[in-house]
Amino acid sequence: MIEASKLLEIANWARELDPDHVDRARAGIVIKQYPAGSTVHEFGLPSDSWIGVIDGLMKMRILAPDGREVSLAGLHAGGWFGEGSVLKGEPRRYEILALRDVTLAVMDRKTFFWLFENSLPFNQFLVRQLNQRLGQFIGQVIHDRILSTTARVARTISTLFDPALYPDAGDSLEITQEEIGLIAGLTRPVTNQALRALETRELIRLEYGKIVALDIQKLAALTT
DNA sequence: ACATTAAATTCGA
DNA sequence: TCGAATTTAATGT
Repeated sequence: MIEASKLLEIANWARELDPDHVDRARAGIVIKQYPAGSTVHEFGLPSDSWIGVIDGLMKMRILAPDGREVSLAGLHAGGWFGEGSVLKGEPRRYEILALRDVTLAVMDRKTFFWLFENSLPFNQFLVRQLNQRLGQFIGQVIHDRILSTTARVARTISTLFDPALYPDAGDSLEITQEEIGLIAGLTRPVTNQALRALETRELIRLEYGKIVALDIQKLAALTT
């Protein structure tokens, strides 16, 4: 159980809910913390919860049998994930790794389904979110197979700033170049070169431990 | 892998 | 509690 004010602060979707639904939601949420480097959810374990990131940075990834890894998405404060696995009642098909110490809001399955069955705004949020992620993943297949490292980094950044997934993110994010590299699946030097190329094109501005997005649309559309 | 720069922390007044 | 000195973290090549 968390405070209603806390829920409204960390969950954009909660602001659209009826007040009594907000009470339902907060009653089904607990706060959990994980240290940097730890696995928040292992591949194949049951998905009995829906998770919001309150603070920190994580990445969603899958591991190939030969040990190669494919990074699927970065997750930071304000983002919610896992709804697909919870809805389908199937084990998680990916692994969630904490890149920094993270604080999470964990909603139990029962509460999630109650909102799913009783709240229209909640459903609208879920549809938007699922649709947005689908679009991201389709874009990622194209980028990873065809496009330059600069375009891959541009896409990684644009997903982190995606207004549908991070409505309160604004245009700047505290993240190191090394962390962007981890999410993009590239080494830090390569990431650094790509970031400088994007800065030259005036799509982003680099600051110490921070990145400012100047044109999210162009970042997402970049193909060279 | 190394050199440089920014930030965070420690320490002494 | 202020600021200089030192250490740690991030960046650039």
